[in-house]
Amino acid sequence: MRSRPDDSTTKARIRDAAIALIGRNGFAATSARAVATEAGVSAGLVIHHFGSMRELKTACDDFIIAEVTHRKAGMGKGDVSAAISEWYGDFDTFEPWLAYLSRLFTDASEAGADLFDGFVQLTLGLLDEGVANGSMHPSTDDRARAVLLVAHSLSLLTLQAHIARNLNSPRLDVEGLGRMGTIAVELYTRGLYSDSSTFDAMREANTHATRDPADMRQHVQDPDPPSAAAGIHPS
Amino acid sequence: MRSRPDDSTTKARIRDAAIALIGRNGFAATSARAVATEAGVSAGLVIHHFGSMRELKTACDDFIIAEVTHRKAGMGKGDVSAAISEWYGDFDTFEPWLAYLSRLFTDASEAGADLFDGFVQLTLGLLDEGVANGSMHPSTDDRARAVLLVAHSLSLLTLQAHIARNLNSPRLDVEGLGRMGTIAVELYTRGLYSDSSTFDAMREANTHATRDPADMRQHVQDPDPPSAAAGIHPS
DNA sequence: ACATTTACTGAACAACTGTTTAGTTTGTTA
DNA sequence: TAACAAACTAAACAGTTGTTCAGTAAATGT
Repeated sequence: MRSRPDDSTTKARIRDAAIALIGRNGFAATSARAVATEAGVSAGLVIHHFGSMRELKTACDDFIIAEVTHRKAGMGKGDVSAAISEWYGDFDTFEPWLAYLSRLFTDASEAGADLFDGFVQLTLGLLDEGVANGSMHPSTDDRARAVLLVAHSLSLLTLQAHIARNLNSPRLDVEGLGRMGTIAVELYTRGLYSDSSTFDAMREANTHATRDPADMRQHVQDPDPPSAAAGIHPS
Repeated sequence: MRSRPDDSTTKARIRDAAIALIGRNGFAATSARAVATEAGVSAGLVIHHFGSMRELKTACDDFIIAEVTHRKAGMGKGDVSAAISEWYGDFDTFEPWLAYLSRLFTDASEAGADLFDGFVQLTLGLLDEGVANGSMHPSTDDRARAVLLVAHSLSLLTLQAHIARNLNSPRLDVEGLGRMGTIAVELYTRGLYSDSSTFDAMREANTHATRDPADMRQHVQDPDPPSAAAGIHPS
């Protein structure tokens, strides 16, 4: 909603065209001429404004990172839900960036790595706080849990196309995100397994033989076969 | 471990080179000449054997899909844990394909879509079974839960680089996967939240206003701010 | 032994790539 | 109005792309 002063300049139009095309097809498949056509200018002007294609890419990265972290600035202390609902309210603004954001984590960039690590740090803090005030369960591996939660959250981004398709929606919109968020909170509240047999077996197997996971077979198989699948599943 | 008869043929060597390069750099950034050099042949031979670069890509897709679904064939009925431990045992075989597999879901391909949808169908069945025999909790949205679990699992693939880095490992190896799998089962067993206030608030907000999620602010904010963040978080 | 297919190479092709450059338009300042 | 800088275009550049093609080497069947 909030429009910045330079949103109407030609340079900004070129940057937005690049974000759209890179998000749709990836950086390697995005040519300077394609960006120029999308922005309604000549190919030379793209280089005139940004120097090179790589610099255009980093300009896009910087812009996206700045926009995303700006909306997340309020999260520093307590007011998380407000930041999230603001996020939801501004969904129309964010939507064209979702594909680009996904590629940020997927096409190995320094910007994506920094953002991911920042999320992990933030989550570590939230978990600490939650455990301290009793609203969250403690964990046997704090760091791994934080990494897992961030990866889980970002999977809505990197797998958005598949999720949307399985929700019978042409694209992952605010409704689909709400549906997935609700079911995630349900999962994080009630859990999936009704007893701890799977967890106990896996823990024993892992402490038993860290280097030879084949041992897991003897421990995991009996108690609850289908459960084990949903835990590790396809990867 | 099981080596197929044509693994040593030149055509197979070209295919493997393509899988490695596409996995590392993406399809758009992988040239016929690069594949040829990696395989130790001429560029012309690549096209001679596969017809075109697109056909080489689909040949790689088909090969990977066949290999992955082959190892998962035993999952049809009950013997899930055996399939998983076989998966772990053959990790050295799978490892060079992890990057390619990730791109399969990330770079919008029909093969990746089919695989994802297959996982969702499989998970739906496992969840049904688990709920029926009492080993898993029922859900308010069966389909969304299945989709979420598949997305969560595949996030270990699409975000493998970031996960490995945050686990202080150069790449996501069998040890890191085991660590993430353990913490996932822990999360799915004990849950994250120690009470249902976050879940209740989110449910009420969503049934209240499906089309206008801005309403969520009033409902979600008070009970447990940090909790809400971990549920939806960055996306 | 010969004939025929197959595997394979190296050079050539048109099309496309990022970038440069010369020149034109446009806006600003004096 | 004159002068200057910035925005912008069109053409040209060297290099890379996927693919074709003519020709050679090797394998295969007879």
